[in-house]
Amino acid sequence: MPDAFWQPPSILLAVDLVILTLRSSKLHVLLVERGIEPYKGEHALPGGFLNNVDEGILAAAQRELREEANLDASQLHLEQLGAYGDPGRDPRGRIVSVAYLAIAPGLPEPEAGADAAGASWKPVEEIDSGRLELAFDHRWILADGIERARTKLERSSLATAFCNEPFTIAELQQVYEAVWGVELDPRNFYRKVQGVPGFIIPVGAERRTTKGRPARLFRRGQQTVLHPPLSRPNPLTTSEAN
Amino acid sequence: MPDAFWQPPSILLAVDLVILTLRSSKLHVLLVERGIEPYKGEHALPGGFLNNVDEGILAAAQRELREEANLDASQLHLEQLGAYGDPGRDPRGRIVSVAYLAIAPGLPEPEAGADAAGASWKPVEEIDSGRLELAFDHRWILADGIERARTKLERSSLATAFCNEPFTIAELQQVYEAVWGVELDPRNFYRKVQGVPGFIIPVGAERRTTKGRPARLFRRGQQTVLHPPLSRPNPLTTSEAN
DNA sequence: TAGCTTCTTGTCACAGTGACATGAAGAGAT
DNA sequence: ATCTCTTCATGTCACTGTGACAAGAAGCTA
Repeated sequence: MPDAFWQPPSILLAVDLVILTLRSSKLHVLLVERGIEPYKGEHALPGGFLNNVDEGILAAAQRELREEANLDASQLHLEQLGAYGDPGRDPRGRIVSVAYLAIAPGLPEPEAGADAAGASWKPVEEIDSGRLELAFDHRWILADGIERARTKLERSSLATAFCNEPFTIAELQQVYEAVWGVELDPRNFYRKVQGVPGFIIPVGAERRTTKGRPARLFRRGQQTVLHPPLSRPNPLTTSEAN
Repeated sequence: MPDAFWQPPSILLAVDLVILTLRSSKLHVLLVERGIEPYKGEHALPGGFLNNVDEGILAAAQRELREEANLDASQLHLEQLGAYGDPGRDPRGRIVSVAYLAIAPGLPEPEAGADAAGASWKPVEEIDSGRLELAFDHRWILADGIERARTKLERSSLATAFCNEPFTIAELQQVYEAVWGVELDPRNFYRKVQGVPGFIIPVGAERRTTKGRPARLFRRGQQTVLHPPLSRPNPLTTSEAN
């Protein structure tokens, strides 16, 4: 019960980034090795505190993206996942973190930024199989980020953000397969993707060298909402929600 | 660039609640009249600061739900919308607010809680038509909450949370119509709702008095994920996303 | 009993989908 | 050249889910 003498507690605000990309047909997340306590030496999501009291939260996320991952935030999809603020999530005290999701196209090895002791792409499979542990509650933040990406792939054109332009339909299919963790029929995928108006648009009849028949090249269309949606294959009968 | 002497800024953390319900077939939101500056006398979402540094964010939301709306949080759907922390959103200083969405079945007039000068249900239409202004950035928080509710209605059984049990299919339809802001064909709605296994289950052949033929009564099923989903009628061709 | 209201059950055409066959266009081997 | 292998591209078919209706069923009121 607040009274005249009561003052709200002040806390520290941080941002954490879930940066996903595709490397050799597998979903990877950018992790840094912590250079300071707590959790020194362990893997964690890139992130950090607000620089000063006037810095916006999104601005802080964009700054960390640049500092820790050498990525240009202006080009990337950046979306808030939510606030993570359980008491005790950080041994240093009450720290609330706002997490953001970013999607990056395939990139060369990350260069460690200023702060990060070492940055590297890790397959997400290693984390949620439990083989690789993350600092703080980052495992759950990552899980939420992946889940968000999964559902967004259905109704938004987010998948193209994983691809460098121009891309082939097969490459786009690999994005869906990697993120969803399923196999898709190339023929049905081809039909559906082409059927969504404004999703991908063919760039003049170009082609690229592989083994078999050359593939047509596409670039992102202007449409960001997919209709009809690309529905994820039935993950059996879940009864989970919320 | 943080150095050895740099200290992260500390901020104040608040929670805000978007509590939606249905009253006379229209979507309403619970608002309080602010008793103190800033924005004294204006309407705002219920909410407040963390009580102490050890209080969880969700716990704070549940406490405010009880204090300001006299609602029992344990019965309600409560879901985080996200963090709102633009510098300047609160003239008192840097305050970051974590917003939650709650859905309540039709209720009698709200009783003003301890803190709130006055609490009342307002039609959401009055806010997003601009006729009623809200304090802080609460207009946008509300808009996000409504949008979240809209999309969740498609794939989750959230709609039943608006209904007192037992309910009729027509009542459930009114929920969808009010939240989506559309009219639905009762016959198709009937077929679809019944076709989702575990969504609603008939409570013994009871009935209720209205004008025409008595309606069968139902209660919530155990299934929280709707398959197939109840898809929202085409809102024309939007090209918005994110 | 007729008329009105609301709930319930059908019907029909069509879009979207999964499963699968088949054709087209290149590279490499013989 | 021709064959084979690979990958890309197009087509077919049955089935589900959907929107747009018609028509029947069960109560109330006059």
